Parts: sequence; structure tokens; C-alpha cells
Amino acid sequence: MLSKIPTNLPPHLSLKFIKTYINSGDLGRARQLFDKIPDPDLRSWTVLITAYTRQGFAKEAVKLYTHLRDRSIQPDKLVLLSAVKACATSADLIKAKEISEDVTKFGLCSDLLLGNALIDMYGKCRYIEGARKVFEDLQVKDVISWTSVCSCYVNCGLPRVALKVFREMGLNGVRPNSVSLSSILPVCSDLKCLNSGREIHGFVMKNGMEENMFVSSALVDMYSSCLCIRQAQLVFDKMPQRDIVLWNVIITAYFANAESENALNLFRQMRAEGAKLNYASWNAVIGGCMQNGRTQDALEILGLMQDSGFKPNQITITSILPACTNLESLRGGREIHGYVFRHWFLEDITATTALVFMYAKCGQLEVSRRVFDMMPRRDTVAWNTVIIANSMHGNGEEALLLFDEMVNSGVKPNSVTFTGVLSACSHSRLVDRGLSMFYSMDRDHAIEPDTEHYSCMVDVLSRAGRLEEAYRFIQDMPMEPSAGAWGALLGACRVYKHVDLGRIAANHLFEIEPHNPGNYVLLSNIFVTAKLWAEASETRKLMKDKGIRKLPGCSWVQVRNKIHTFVAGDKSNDQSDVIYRFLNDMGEKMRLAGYLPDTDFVLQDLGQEEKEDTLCSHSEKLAVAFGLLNLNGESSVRVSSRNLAATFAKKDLAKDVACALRD
DNA sequence: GAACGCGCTC
Repeated sequence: MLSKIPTNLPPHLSLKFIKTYINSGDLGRARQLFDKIPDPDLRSWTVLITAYTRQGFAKEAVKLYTHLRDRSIQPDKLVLLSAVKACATSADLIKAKEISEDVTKFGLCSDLLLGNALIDMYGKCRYIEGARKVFEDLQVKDVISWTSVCSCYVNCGLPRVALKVFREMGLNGVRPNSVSLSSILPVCSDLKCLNSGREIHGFVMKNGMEENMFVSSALVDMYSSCLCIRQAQLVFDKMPQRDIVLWNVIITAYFANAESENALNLFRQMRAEGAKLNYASWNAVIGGCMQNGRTQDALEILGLMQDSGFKPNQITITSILPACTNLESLRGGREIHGYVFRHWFLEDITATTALVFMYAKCGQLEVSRRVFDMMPRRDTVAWNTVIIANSMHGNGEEALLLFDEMVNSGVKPNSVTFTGVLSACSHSRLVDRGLSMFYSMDRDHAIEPDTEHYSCMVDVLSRAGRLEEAYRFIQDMPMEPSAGAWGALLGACRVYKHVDLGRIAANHLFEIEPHNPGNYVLLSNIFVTAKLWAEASETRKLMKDKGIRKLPGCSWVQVRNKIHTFVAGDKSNDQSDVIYRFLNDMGEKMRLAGYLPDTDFVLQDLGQEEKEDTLCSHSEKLAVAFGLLNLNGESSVRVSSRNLAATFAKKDLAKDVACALRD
């Protein structure tokens, strides 16, 4: 029994006791003994610092080193190594610099082991200059020095430099080992650089390293990222043994390549072979199902996961939450919110962000905002989500205020942020703000606008009726204009009745996406409005000849527990009579108030009265009327629309998700 | 006494 902590031991014995306590997992007792030694030797310091780092208390380890220095004890190489490692783990750049100074101060800056550890430390602190300096100053560099400096560039988001350094290493006659290879292969994955990946695969085979678990799982991941799933499978098949990571990687690879059937088969095979699944396995397969639209499978596997004794964690919840991002899911979504709350997952920035997004998508902007406001910390994605939420709901001014708040709080915007901000500007007709935002991207935030941003700007100008400007904007784009850009212009040409530009935009769209029915319908409608009947029917004919059909629009509204669906001109609802009478009354009241319906929006060649009728039977209008008539103000009316085919698949999945989660 | 591979949100 290790009951009483001994005192007054000679140094070698106290070290022995400290080690015994650490090995038995009692770090606290080791510390108590250490604190009782009046003058601990350097070995004791080293052992304790290392133990703290290994057991996940790197900050405490760094503190311990600070105590040592406060006592003006001169560190040796071993203590410094342990401190450098602690600092690397806690990624504390300020302490990192202090320790680095100590290394120099005590004349150890040309030591290879310490130098390598310092490079790794700076890499983990994302301080390239520091790592580079240590690397340059090393008289002798080995494979670890080179690998560490490569990893540093990878960590700091400079994959191309990492690849360059990796090649330099070879040119300097240093042969990469398995660690170097599994560090550099993810770079090929990120850059989708199949050529470099293949080259490295060749090196692996020539040097007989293909059975290394780290190397082969990195190879599988590389081939998967480069969309060569067959190559990935070949690497996997050649492995005589498969550890859990290799299984996870190959399953993720199939999901990422949209082959979910094969992924699920491998998942079954993995379980049949008795592989010991970990959290990554369960989350990979649940996330993979969700990414591939297999919500039902995801739910089933969520059940299996819990049967196997794994409690869904933040990542599981985050993956499954998108099942709840539709209007009819609000109830189930709330239950999941409860689960997230009960399990302290609100501390998790990713899970909470998914929750913020879910509420916004369910039409609950206020709740979404309250959840966001309660977040203890917010990263770029969290800010992006709340900005996009406001943009979706047409709160352009609020989205811009949030953007300022984001920048002021020191969180860096990225390209998604600007997509959100610019689309907010377009929905709220904030043209000047949109333009100034767009020009500030490159100038103030070093973000180069991509196709999506240009399309947003075309939308900003188009919706404001500045069609010629929008067209010039498209012509000045540095890249090939996307369907989004031309589509924004075409839509606005319909609203502002601009035939010439409409024709130009549509012709580009027919090239880019020849099978999108919307473009043909829009152009035909533009012709109808301009009374260019011949061209209108020609467009319709073009569409028909290509075998393209427009799917009917559809809207639905939830009243208490039931979802009611409407298509345009729908008379199938029990209350259809009441709905149409209500809409007619409203129409009459509007006319009296001086509002005349814009019948230009009806494409058929009908009489004025019939045209007004057609406008009244729009599917969204029917759904809103039904909601107003049946909800009696007891809650807000939330209507959502999609094309009919997508609607058949809708279902309150959130409830299923909530049911599947067991406390 | 040093270095490496798998899971989540916009």
C-alpha cells in the first residue's frame, strides 16, 4: 500500500518513489512527495514534467519548469527537452520563446535532439520564423529535423512550401522515413495533387514500406482525396493486417467518393471481422451516411452505436443535427437541443454552431440568436452561421452589424463570411454597402473574391435594378462566370423586364446548365411579358425538344402537429373553399386600399380576371392563408417551399433523431 | 530523452 508519503529520503530514493507513483497512475502523490523534497535533483524535475505532459496536463508541466527557473536552478539538456515537449503540447508561444532562450543561454543551441524538439515546438505554436531559424542554425540536420520543419509548414497552412522542403530533403541526401511520408501525404490529399502522391507511393514500394500502418492509411486517404477510390482499395487490400484507423480511413474514403453502399458493406465487414470500433469509426459512418443523404441508415447506426456502449458525443450530434434543419422538424430539434444542453455539449463550439444553424433553418431566428449569444467562445464558422442566418431571413442590416462585431472581436472573416455578407446585401438591397464590402475583401482582409462572391455582387446590382452595371460586372470577372452570376442577372431581367440582357444571360445558362428547366421558363416569361409570343413559344419548344420538364412548386405549413401541403391551384384540401374565399376577400381589400396585382407575372395568355385568379392560387399563398385561418395567432405562420419531388421525401426526421438518443 | 495516420458545424 502506498499510504504515507515518505519524507527525508535521499535524492535517488525520492526519484524512485516519484517514478513508482507515476507508474501507478498517481500523479498527485508524486507531486506531493516532490514538493516535500527541499532540493529536488534535475532528474526528479524532468520525470515529473514529462509525466504531466503525457497525462494531458501540459500547462502544469510548463508551470513546473517556470518554478525551476524561478529558483535559479540551471537546467540541463534533459529538463529542457521535457520543457520543450510540454510547451509544444500546450502550444504556448510566449513560454516557447523563453525556453528557447534558455537553450541558447546554456549553450545547447547546436544540440540535434534539442534542436529537433524546438522545431517541433515552434511548429505546434505555428511560429514558422522560429522553427526556420532553429533549423538553419543546426550544424547537423537529420531526417527528424527535416520532417519536423515540413510538419511545421503543414501546421501553418503552407502545404506547398512543405512539399518543396520535402523535395529539398531528398536533394540533400536525407532519406524520408515512414514518419516523413505520413506527414507529407496529407499535403497531397489537401492539394489533391495526385502526381506527387503517386510519386511518394512509388518511393514507398521501392523501399518496402507499404506495410506500415501509418503510411498505408495516409496513402488510402490521399487516393480518396484525389477521387481514385479504386487505387485506395488496392492499397487497403494489400495490407496483411488492418488496424482500426485503416478501416476508418477506407470507409470514410468510400463515403467521400459518394459510394455509400460500398462504405456500408465495408462497415459490416469490419464488424464481422471483430475490429474494435472506436468513436471515430461510429462518427465516420454516421457522418458519412448523413453526407450521402442516408438519414435513415444514420439513425439505425446511431442506435447500434449506443447498443455497443458508446454515448453519442459532440461530433455524433453535430453530424446528425442536419437531419433537423427543415421547418417541420422544430419539435424534434428542440428535444435535441435539450440533449445537447443536458450533456454539456453547449461548451462545444461546433455542436452549438450546428444548433444555431438548425434553429435558423427552422424559421426560429430569435431562438437561433439566443443560442449564439450564449456561446462562451465564437470562431469564424460560428460568426458565419449567425450572419448567414440573418441573411436568409432578410435582415441585411443586422447581418452587417454582426460582421462589424465579428471583426471588432478579433475573429478573422474568411471567404464564406463574405458570401454571407454579400448575399445579405443583395436580399436587403444594400447596394453601396455591398460594393464597399466587395472591394474591402482583398484590400482589408487579404481574401481574393471567388466565383461565388462575384455572383453575389451580380445579384446585389441586379436586384437593385442596375442591370447594365451587373452585366459589365460579369464581363469584367477574372474567371469564367458561373451559372450563379448569369442566373442572378436573368432573374432580375424578368423582374425589370429587360429582354436583351435576358436573352444574353439565358443563352449563357443554356450552355452551362442545359438541363435546368428554370432558365427556359424564365426566358419564356420574359418574352411573354414583352408580348414576343413567337420567341416565347420557341423557348418552350426548345425546352420540350430537350425533354426537360419543370417540376411543380409546392409549399407546406405546420398547424399544431400536422403538416399541410399545397401545390399551385390546389383544391384538394378540406378547407379549400374557405381558403379561396379568404384570398378573394383579401384581394378585394387590397384593391380598395389601392394595390393592383402585377399580372405581368402570369405567363398564360388569359383574361385579366383569370390572371388575378392564377396569382391567388400560388402554392405559398395557399399555405399562408391556411396557416392564418387555422393558427388563430397562437404561433407564427411558418411556410416552406420546395419542388414537389423533394417534398415526397420530407418527414419529421428530427423526432426520429430525438427518439434515437438515449440518455 | 525527439517526429506520424481516422470523426463534426457555415
